[in-house]
Amino acid sequence: MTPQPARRNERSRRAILTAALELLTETGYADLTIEAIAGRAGVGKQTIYRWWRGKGAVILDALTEDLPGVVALPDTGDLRADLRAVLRATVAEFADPALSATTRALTIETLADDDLADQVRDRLLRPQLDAVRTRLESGRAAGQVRADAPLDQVVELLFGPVYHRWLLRNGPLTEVYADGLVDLVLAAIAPRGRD
Amino acid sequence: MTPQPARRNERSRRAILTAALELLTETGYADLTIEAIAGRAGVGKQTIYRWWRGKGAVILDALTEDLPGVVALPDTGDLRADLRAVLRATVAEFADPALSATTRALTIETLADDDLADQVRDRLLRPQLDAVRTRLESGRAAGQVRADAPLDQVVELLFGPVYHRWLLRNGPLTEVYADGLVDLVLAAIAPRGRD
DNA sequence: CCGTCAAGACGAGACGTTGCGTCTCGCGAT
DNA sequence: ATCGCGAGACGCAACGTCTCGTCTTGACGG
Repeated sequence: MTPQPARRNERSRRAILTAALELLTETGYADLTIEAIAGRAGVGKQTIYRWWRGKGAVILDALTEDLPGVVALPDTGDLRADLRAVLRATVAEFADPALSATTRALTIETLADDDLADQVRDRLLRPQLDAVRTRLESGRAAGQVRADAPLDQVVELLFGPVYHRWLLRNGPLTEVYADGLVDLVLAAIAPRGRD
Repeated sequence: MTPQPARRNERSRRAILTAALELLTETGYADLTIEAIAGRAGVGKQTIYRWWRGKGAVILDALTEDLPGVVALPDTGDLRADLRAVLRATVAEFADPALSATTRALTIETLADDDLADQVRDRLLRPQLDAVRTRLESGRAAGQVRADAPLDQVVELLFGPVYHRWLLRNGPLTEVYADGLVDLVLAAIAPRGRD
């Protein structure tokens, strides 16, 4: 009944994941069907349904496997510079048509499938958010962040507006924007009376 | 070829909009089809296709017509209290299952249709964002907001994290959360050396 | 070791189902 | 007389399940 992972064909698995990403960037989400993925990968439909719950799960696996995933987060001691680096990278990711297409597809699937939403959050987003949170903690230890700042909310304060602007197409996603956002957030959590 | 709005049947129009909202809250987005809407509304499919481009356009019209739309924004002179009121209302909207279902559906359609995305932004979101921006300007005039604060970004700083948390299911959407968010943002834009 | 053999994953694609978007009817209202 | 209307038939596309025959793999016996 349930398939045995030991007997899984690695070649087919890879072909399916890359076919999904290729189709997504070439023809967009509207034309991304299971049958198209199977055709491009040279694979039977059943082979996809045997190992994945649907398009969304395939995309998620493809992303976690083929892409860097977490934007690397440096700790140079300069909190502002480090946050600018990560925000600039995030903004660039959303501005890039190819990456944006996969994000868009995954977001749609996520909105229609609660289980998938949990997996995307835990496997794709949480690591990134936690990394930033860790950097903020180190900044707090260095006295660059107010001691009582709610760091989880601060992380959302950094990324939330980027998602918001991307989702609503409410303005350009540029480095200038990213830098300004970091400045605003740092002002919110600066120690008393400092900038 | 193009239909004549003058001869449009108002009864059918209303039936379609309410049917769409009812189905959305009763059975969810996955089961929301044009045929289901037509059936529930007692209307031919062609009557829907004659006046709307698809599901998304119907939902948008239903929302702009049937719902309060813009959360009223008071100006009591107390900026913190006013922002808390509007953020609490927004958070409550996203936490409500029925309203959240329509927002989810519209977001999905929006991600797959650029024209619809522009309309949703301009007709549904912009008025709300502009209202908050206006309130911030009045607060700035009253000396409660730093003079050089980029108000458009500040508005996104308020709403972005709410969307982010809703989209990622990254935590509870409560009044406590809304209040904390307002405090953080106010700290970011407070005049020099004040809280 | 190595040959045999059953289990099961594989590519291919047929199948019934569903919803799509278009169309063609009379009907009725303007 | 025009044209939007309810109703629903139509062909199409993709769904998810299924059934083939083939190929791979791992276990067992000589």
